[in-house]
Amino acid sequence: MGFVSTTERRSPTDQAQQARRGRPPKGATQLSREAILNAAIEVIDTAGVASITMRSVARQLGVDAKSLYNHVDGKDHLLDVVAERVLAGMDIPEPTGATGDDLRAIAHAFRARTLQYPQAATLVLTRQLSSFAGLAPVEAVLFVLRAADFSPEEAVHLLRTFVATLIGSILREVNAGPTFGVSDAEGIARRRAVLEQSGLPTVSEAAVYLAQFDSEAEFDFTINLTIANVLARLPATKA
Amino acid sequence: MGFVSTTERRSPTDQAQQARRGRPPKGATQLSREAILNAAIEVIDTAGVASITMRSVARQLGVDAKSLYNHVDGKDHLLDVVAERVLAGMDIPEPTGATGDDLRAIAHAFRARTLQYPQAATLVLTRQLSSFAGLAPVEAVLFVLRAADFSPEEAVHLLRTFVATLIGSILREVNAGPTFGVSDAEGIARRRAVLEQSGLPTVSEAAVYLAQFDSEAEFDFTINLTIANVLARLPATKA
DNA sequence: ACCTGAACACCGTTCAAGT
DNA sequence: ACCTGAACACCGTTCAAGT
Repeated sequence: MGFVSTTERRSPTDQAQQARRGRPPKGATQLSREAILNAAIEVIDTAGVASITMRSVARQLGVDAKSLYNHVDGKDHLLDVVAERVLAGMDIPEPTGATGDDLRAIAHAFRARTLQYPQAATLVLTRQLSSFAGLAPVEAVLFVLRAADFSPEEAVHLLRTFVATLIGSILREVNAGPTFGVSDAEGIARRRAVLEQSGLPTVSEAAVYLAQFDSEAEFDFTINLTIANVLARLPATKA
Repeated sequence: MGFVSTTERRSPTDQAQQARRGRPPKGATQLSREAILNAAIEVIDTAGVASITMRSVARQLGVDAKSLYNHVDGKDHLLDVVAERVLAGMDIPEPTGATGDDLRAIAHAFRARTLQYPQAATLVLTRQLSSFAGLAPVEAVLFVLRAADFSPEEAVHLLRTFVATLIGSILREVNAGPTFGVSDAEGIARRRAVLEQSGLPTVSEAAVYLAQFDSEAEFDFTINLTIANVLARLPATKA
């Protein structure tokens, strides 16, 4: 059905594309983990995470799928590395000492980075990445909380709440795209009608608000609420 | 490599398993959407969501994979229906009028249901299910918030925060399993050592708390914090 | 050191042919 | 009405053979 013929999906450089065996002639684009990662992100970004396969990534590079195994440990590992790479690209804001502002800044930096490749967001938010890349934001949040005089133990609890809220919010934001149809008036109206006729009294009463979704505003609302919570628990020393 | 031979994975009833063509003889287990759903959930629960394929579900039923297409619209649709089914099985607690308690009860009911099939949890929490099943918990939360005199608009915002927190929490809980190694002392110690040597000052300071994860307690903490937030915003009429 | 051919055991899905 | 055979275009991955 709707698939792309193999022959017309060749590498960007358009050279050394003849099927060959053994080491490439000379200046052919050398395969590397770096190149593979970029190709994978490219595929995800243009065709969605579902269409990432060893073969599609290889095609992007004008190379055979099996060659990738010389540089990554398999598909699962590749996806892990992609997630790490995206997360590692996040730039952590400098703390200013104002607890609320600092947490807000981290939240927005995190969101900005994960939404930079919306198609990859689910990957980044869902995979359990135990590497260093995943720890940098954790360190940032903990630092701010410790600076606010929370005990390490409470800081960890608050961190977990903070992260859960962050992930839940962004995940929905990413998934809501398809369902909420961006924000065109017609889509909202249609959705509103469905909700109104759901037969659920409170849902239909609130249909007009449920039908629309301003992701930016919604994110701010949730994050601010969570931060207000944190501030309310500030130890006496700082409050 | 590690796969199960086709011939020894036969249906529970163990009858009418010979390859045949056309309508089954007489009392053979009739295929139905119901049966397919149960088989799918069974596969997910025993082998994980990754191993659900049209063929594995069919094998569970002692039937050809293509036969499933007479009852479901394809794999994606099947997964949607599974998610809906799981969510639909949630029993919504009766509201008592105490806002905080009622929200807490809904949160726990939601968690209990999604964790009933831990392997399916990601599916339920991640898929965008626009059906009726997804709306029942929404109605429940909105009802409680409206009963507390929040405006429909604010109720929707609070609902979204609530759900994001819920989903983020449970998702992590489900994913943390593999990483945190349940809670055996040795796994915790190893993880703690890694965190301590991370080179990130605040992370290593809090390593002992980061290394362990009591999911029940953590969930309660987060949910209580979120609910405290809601209560703090109660309109004057109720506060 | 790094690439590919051949090969294997899978996938989802369509469609016509069977009962 | 509902099932399967044949078929198609895919998958991930191993391993030996090539340069």
